[in-house]
Amino acid sequence: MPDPHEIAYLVDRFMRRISANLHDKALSIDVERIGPFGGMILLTLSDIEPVSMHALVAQMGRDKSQMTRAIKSLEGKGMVERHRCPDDGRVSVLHLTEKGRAFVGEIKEILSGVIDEILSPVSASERQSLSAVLRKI
Amino acid sequence: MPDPHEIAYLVDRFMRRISANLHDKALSIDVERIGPFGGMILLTLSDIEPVSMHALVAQMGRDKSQMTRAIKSLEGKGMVERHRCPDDGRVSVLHLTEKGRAFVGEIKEILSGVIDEILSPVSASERQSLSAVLRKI
DNA sequence: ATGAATTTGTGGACATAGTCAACTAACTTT
DNA sequence: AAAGTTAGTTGACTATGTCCACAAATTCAT
Repeated sequence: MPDPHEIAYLVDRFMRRISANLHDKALSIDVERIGPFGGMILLTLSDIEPVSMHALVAQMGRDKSQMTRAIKSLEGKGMVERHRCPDDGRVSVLHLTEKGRAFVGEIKEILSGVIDEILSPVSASERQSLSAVLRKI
Repeated sequence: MPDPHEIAYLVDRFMRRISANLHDKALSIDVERIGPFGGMILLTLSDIEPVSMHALVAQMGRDKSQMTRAIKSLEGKGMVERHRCPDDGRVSVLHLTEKGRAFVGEIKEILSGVIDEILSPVSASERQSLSAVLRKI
């Protein structure tokens, strides 16, 4: 029976290792200016765009005001566009620009490398079960 | 073959769920004033104390300057004590106070509850394999 | 149909966390 | 004992996260 606190600890370290390695390897592209949070947003957008702020916030489990600012920044960098929804004047619909899409491609490649490296001591079937378990949660 | 970006994403959500639930349930004790990072430090200390700053930093994978400040704060709150090492005048040896130890007990209890809740859709054997995989990494 | 609630997004103010570089003091090496 | 190394501290800064109040658009209840 695994110590529950150990699981939190291990997950935390896993996450930190990903961002540290990502940080190192991503000096080439400008993950610097986008930042890890911005990168996560772009990755998420590439899955679920077009999407409203609200839905994106729900999906990512962050604060809405935080998202407002992050999107504003990404918009300023030409990664994301925002359009008013014709059906509902309150909602902004977000989607990636071409530049954003290209950038996501680069992120994904680097991220794959990093994760593969971290998961290298883990067999393919274990990876399967890892993501299966995480997906259940 | 799981999408590597999906794994990062799932791990991120898992971590965020832990801290969100922890935040809600821990208003009773003063996790507020300690903060999640402070809590992690205390948990880690309870495993490996007595320990030097340096070793703690290595263990937790954080920046040393960050640790200096965090420990200073925990010391001010009476959770941690610091002693000069007699063998080496540079190192401070850290250990929990009684208060710190009691607090760790409370954190652990709440954390167990939160993690058990999050892992409730996961069978015991899957939990085993989850932490086994994470431990390999 | 209209006043009351709700939903969507914004902005301010602040707290916490993480990064980077310079620096001191204490050791080690040779 | 001079040069290098290691442990820890400090300053300055950026990024993230949280809380609260708010404006505008929409829905709900009569």
